[in-house]
Amino acid sequence: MSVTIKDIARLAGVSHTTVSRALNDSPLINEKTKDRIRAIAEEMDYTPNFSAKSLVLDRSYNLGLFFTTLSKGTSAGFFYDAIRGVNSVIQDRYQLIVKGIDDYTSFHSITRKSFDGIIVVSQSDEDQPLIDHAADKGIPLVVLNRPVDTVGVLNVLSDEEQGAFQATSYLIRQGHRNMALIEGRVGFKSAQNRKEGFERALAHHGITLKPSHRFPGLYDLESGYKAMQQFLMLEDRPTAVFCCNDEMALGAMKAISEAGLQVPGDISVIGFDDTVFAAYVTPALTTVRRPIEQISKEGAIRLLGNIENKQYATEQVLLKTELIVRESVHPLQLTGEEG
Amino acid sequence: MSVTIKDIARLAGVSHTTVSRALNDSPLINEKTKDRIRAIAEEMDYTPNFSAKSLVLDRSYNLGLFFTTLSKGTSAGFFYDAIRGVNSVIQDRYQLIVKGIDDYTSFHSITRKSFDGIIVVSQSDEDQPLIDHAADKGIPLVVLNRPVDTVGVLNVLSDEEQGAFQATSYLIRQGHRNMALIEGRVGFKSAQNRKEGFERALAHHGITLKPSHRFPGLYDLESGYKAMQQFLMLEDRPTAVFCCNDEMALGAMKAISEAGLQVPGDISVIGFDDTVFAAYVTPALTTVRRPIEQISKEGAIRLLGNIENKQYATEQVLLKTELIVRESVHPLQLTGEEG
DNA sequence: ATGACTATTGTTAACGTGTGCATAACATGG
DNA sequence: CCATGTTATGCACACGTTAACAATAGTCAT
Repeated sequence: MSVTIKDIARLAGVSHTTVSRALNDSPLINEKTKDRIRAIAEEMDYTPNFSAKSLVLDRSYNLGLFFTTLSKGTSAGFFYDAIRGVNSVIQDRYQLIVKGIDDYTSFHSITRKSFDGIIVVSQSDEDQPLIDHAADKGIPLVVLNRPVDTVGVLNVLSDEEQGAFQATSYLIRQGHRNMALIEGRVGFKSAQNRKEGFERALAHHGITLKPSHRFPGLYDLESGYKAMQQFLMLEDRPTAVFCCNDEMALGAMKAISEAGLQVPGDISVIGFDDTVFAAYVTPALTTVRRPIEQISKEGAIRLLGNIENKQYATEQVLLKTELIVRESVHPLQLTGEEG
Repeated sequence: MSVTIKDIARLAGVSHTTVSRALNDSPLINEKTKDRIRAIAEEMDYTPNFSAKSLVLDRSYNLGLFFTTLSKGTSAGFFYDAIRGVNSVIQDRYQLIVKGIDDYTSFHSITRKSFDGIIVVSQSDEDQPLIDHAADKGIPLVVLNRPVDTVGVLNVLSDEEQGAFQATSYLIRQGHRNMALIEGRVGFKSAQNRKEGFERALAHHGITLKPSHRFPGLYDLESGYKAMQQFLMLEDRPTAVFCCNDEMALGAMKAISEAGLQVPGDISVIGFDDTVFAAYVTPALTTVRRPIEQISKEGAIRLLGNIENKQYATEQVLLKTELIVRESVHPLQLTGEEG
């Protein structure tokens, strides 16, 4: 079996208590004794048993990273960036446990004992029961990516409504009036925020959107493709399409080129997220950058602070989005009565 | 504090042993007693303390999912598919702990106590020390995506050499002779396998590749772009380019279109992986599909079997790749002396 | 009625670690 | 020389769970 502090104690001719203290660098122990014990531990290749530590210290050394779902509707880039961001912060102090919220049939097993803290990358209101559960159990908690007002819960996100507003305003400044909207997945908060930013920009300029010019997408390539096919059959075909993410924008561009039309010559396309491939499709996609990795880093840092200081600071951190202008939007020649 | 079996025992008027047995559905306990205890446990919202269980049962309920790196060189789609595949298998029996191997400064903390099993999604020979360490410690282990011959280690992967061979043969059948190769990241086994498949196909047809017609890529969009820029400056510009993954293929296509040339009219491009966006770029990318999600599922299933049956079956499972023909390869008019 | 057997429950120790309290050795000050 | 303080260590218990080994009561066959 594996080496324990008792084995070390026997070899060093001290009590296991002394070994425990020595290895935890307690000031109670003589420096020479510490060194001797450390040397023996090293030589015996001692590794602390984390189950035992957890039991007595009441800490699991686990951090939960929960996504709304691991199956559909989460884009790979988003997922990857989020994990990378968190991982870069926690180093080897914690184990990172990745879960899909929709994998749980019951939250019963989620307790203070099993998680020292939880990071919820929330895409939907439907995550609220989990968030409430965790908050209720008193587990330190940070919610990323979606605004939340549960008390005692940290919240880090980007201002997507504002980003969509900016992007749409840009389309309008380029002369577009007849626009279309490919929405995100129903129930996803981001879908709603982006839609609202889009609509606010239209309203701001007194433009109205016909029901025929909106389509409920699923955040995937295929739904963007299908949406665009619909738009292409309209009599008053839009001159510009706002897509609620880059994947759908790519799908839309595919439909346009298959119809023998050009982006942006015939139709302008704008995306959201600034996925890695956005700069490399042809034409390069104009889109809104959202600092996912930064959000998750920021969230992880604050969560760790919260866990270790035991001070529950509720605050919402709002990071800026940024419009990245590339080639997929074309200025429109205005036909006359323009103000 | 939280409810323990002793609390339940007190309320039920039995010993805590009886409660433990009842909740584990031991045949030793009277059915009526079991029901009564279960009811009380339910009502008190009892959750077992996993640290305590782990300590006495010598099982951590943790499964490690290790990637070569979480920083650079792992594509988002690959990462996402791998996690999804494993996650779909383990359900709620284990916690999935995601790690980058290059995050470790020492493997010291990786023991039988901390992981019931480990899945290594290995992209490089440099992972070997970790694999050896885990095998040495007797941790049930499965290595995905890279061939490995350590004894007692499960191994699931796809035959990438064969996939590359097929894809290249297809290019040759379409009449291409002047080809170029954008290689994968140095040190990544997949890069080597794909290159070898490519070279075998060339050798099979007596075609030689000039040094100027190969470029070491990094598996990312940018390196594909740069590689293609190099090729475009050559006097004997290739008519077809084999890219070791789809990202680099997309980068290459970008460079081609920026140079005012057409894919596949002027230059044919072929990729590898069949990433989600491959079908949606324009032109749609011809590529080799690799069943990543299936590989990870298969690996996870076998690993769980191994953990639970304690039978160490060493076997290598090789899954097939598949050539997906789309639009990015054009048949070449042959100029005469062809056999 | 006695011993053996079965069904059910309890007693006690164990897993590996950390900690409050006691203890011993030794120094310090008056 | 004694009271007090300081430093270094050990003892015993605790954390929540499982399991080997009693123990008890009831049943059955002889």
